[in-house]
Amino acid sequence: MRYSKQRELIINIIKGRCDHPTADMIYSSAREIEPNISLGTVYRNLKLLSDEGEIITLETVDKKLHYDGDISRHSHFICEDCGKIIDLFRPANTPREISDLGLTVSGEKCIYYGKCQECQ
Amino acid sequence: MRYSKQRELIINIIKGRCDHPTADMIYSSAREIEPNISLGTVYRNLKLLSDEGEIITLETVDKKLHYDGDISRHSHFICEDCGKIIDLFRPANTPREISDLGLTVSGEKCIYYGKCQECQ
DNA sequence: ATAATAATAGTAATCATTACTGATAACGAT
DNA sequence: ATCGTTATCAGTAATGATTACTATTATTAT
Repeated sequence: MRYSKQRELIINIIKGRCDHPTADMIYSSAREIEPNISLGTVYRNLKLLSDEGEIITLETVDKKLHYDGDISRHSHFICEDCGKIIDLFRPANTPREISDLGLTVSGEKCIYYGKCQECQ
Repeated sequence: MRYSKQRELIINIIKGRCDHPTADMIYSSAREIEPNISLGTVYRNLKLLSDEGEIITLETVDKKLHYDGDISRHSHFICEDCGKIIDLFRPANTPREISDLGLTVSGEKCIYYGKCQECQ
């Protein structure tokens, strides 16, 4: 993978913030520094970085992909009303522990990724 | 909520199979029994049933929503290559336990849903 | 410096999902 | 049982996030 100014900018943006922005939000931030950067470039690099394991993608309920620059092992809480995404850093997140953070939990989805027996 | 023949058909289809079909797959099955059923009707009812908690939606990597008629507490494994979705019914699913099923785990995403402090 | 070719900007295309509209069907009230 | 209200429907159009395409530019090995 060659160096590119645009990709470095995108990495810096996503690693430098604590929320979980969409491609569009990252595009907005990028344009403040590199006004000619293209939305396609943002999407392509986010996909690339995600494939390389440098960032994490979150498929949420708003039909947009959200990106997380923090690849340390942690879970997420998504508010069904406002869509806010909250990091959960404790090693084991039981519904009880999350309730203690002032959050009301109504459901959870845990998905593991990898290769099935046939595809290995 | 009023009774409707179409909705009952959709419920029966999704509850009667063990995989995790997309709206399109459910539409195909439905048309075999009710040839005039509309794709919009399928989408509307799937959303409705999901909101009511009668079925579960899975935001996967193929940009399509998948539906699960089994709302008992369980996790899922998604193959990064073929996209297959496998149910994981054991009470605690550690990467180790999943490996024992012949699956290679490369990552996991755990998302909790509910209401944040501001939205309660 | 040059050649080879990733990567980009800008734009067009894709396609899952949602919105819309006039017709139909469920169901409580009469 | 019929009527009126309105949820639901079939069919189609619109939406919008993401991807694909193309001519140009930038990186890097030689």
